Parts: sequence; C-alpha cells; structure tokens
Amino acid sequence: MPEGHSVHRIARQFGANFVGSRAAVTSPQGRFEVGAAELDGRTITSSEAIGKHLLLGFDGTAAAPDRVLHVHLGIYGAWDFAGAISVDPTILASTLAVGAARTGQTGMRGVGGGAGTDGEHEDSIASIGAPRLARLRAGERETASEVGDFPPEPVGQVRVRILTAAAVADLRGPTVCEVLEPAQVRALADRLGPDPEAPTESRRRAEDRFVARAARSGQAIGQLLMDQSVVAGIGNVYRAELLFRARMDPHRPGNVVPEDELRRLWRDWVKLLRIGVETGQMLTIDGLRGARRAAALANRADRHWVYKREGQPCRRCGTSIALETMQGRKLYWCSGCQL
DNA sequence: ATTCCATGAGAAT
DNA sequence: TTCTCCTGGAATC
Repeated sequence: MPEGHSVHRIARQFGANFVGSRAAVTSPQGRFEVGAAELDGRTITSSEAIGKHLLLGFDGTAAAPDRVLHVHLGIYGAWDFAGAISVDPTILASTLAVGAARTGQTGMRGVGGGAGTDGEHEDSIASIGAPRLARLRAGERETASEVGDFPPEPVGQVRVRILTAAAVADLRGPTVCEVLEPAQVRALADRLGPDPEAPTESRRRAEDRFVARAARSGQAIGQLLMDQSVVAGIGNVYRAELLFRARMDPHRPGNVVPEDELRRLWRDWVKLLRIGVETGQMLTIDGLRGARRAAALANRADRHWVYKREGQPCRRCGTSIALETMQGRKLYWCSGCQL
C-alpha cells in the first residue's frame, strides 16, 4: 500500500502526462458512472497530492479547478499508466537502475504489485524495455504507434479510466473515489495535517504545525505519526522506521517528547519522504553506497531497520525486534535502542 | 485450489 | 475493538 511518497509520484505523473489535456473519463467497472459522467470531456488542469490523497483538477484553472477527482488508494488501490507516457524528471533519475532491469510489458505501474523481485508493493517505472527507457531518459515523449495497442483493454475491475489522445490511467481498488466541489476540497485540506511535499504551506509553517499538535497530545507518538490530521502521508512502514531512527519509544506520549526531538523527527520525515518520492521506494537505511545500496534496492530484507523484522536481531544493538499491535496496526520496534 | 495478509481508514459495535 | 471496502501476491493445503 502506498504511503505519501507513492501518491506524490502519481501526482507528478499526472502532471507530466495529463494536465493540459482534455480527458474522456469512464468507469469500465460501472461503479463510478455518475462521477465519471460529470468529469467526462473536461480538461485536466491540476494534479496535486496532500498526504495519501490525490487531487486531480478538471476545468477552471490550476489554482481553482471547477471540479476535483479525489482518490485515496487505501490498502490495495493502484493506478496503472499506459500509452505514450513521459516520465516526470523529478522522479526519473534514481529509479532508472530499478526500471532498467525489467522488460516485457508496456506502461508503468503507479503503485502496486509486480514491481519488485520481493513482491513488495512499491511502485517503480516498471517493465519498460531498454530502448524505450533510453528515449524516456532523454526526455522524449513517445508516440502512440511506438507503444502498441492504444488504448489497451481495461484489465480487471477498473473503477475509473482517464483517457487522453496519448495516454491512459486506470484506477482499481481505491478506498475513496469521488468528485468534489471547491468547498469540499478545502474541507479535506483543512482536516489533513502538514505534508512537506504539498504546495499548500511553507516548510517552516508545516514543521511548526506538526510540533504544536504533537506537543499538546497525550497520545503515544507511535499513534500520532499515523494520525493523518497530525502529519499527512506517514504510514505503517515510515512510522516504525522514523521512530527507530530517532531511537524513540513508540509509546512515549507526544507531550513528554522534548520539542527539539519532535523537530528532529519531522526533519527526518522530510528527508525520508524526499528519498521516497525520488526513488519510489522506502529506503529508510540511507547513506548506503555501492553494493549495499543495490542490495537494499533489490530486497526488502535489506531495506529497513525494524519493519517486518520481528524476532530478528536489531541491526544496531542485537536485541530481538519486537512486534505488537498499536491501534490495530502492527508496530515493529527495538526495545534496546528505542528508549 | 484455497487461505492469508498488506504500506488505510471510516463505520459499526 | 471489530468490520468493511474488495486487489493481488505469497503462503499454505
């Protein structure tokens, strides 16, 4: 399932390939026919992510779209892109080594399975052959005839298909898929906490908002990081890894964590999120070079400090990694390091 | 072939 | 807390 980094990558792909184009919007599956009809034939004017929420603007202007398609992928939703796609340069460079290893199909997976050799549900610029990749790397936009069948037949339960003259995006399995009016978009943004990659406020203000909110809560910091009204975009993997990196006990109430530690936590999130947006993977053991970095890219087991490592020795202190349930989600942590 | 489980989150109990 | 949404790869039978 995608955490915030995946949704930002998807938003950038819509920005690079769909914004500015008139779109045919349909619901091949049939469960979004009314909403699709409302958007069909409009021009896509904006693409933005706030936390795990994707907001695609239709008509109006980029700053004030008439209607907004709001999508939340939930635990198994995914976007599939196909057609004559270009790849947003901000998410291209560091994914090349991953994408280049894969051949065979056309298109890219916004997020979802099939991307990693370990079955991890992380996105990548998957399945692009070497010649296509070279063109994309050079910044060329492909023509439809180079890509093959276009548009492809929808595969499986496609809730929404967004089709332009050159590209297509299919959405499957979302938790939320709805058309919002401007006031509803504002209400959504208002209930979400800060996101350092969202263009809605300055970095400094975002950090202050997070710190203020966490510092006055008696809830455990492990719960606060998962609360989308405290900070938008963190999920179960980033929660566990951020707390380990901070050597912080997940059970410590927010209001007993010193402010400078909250600020360090936020700044580490800013850093990990940026790495995630650029690479498409949750690389939480950063600073790796060469063969170690390659191993981390290839195998989840080499990618995290504590996530899904219960019972294995801590990489830092050797203590057996603990697993417990916190608010219905699995929490992984090291009782030796995190005090 | 069948069951399990997941990077989420709101509703129901 | 548990259920539900409802996809798909991995694990299990």
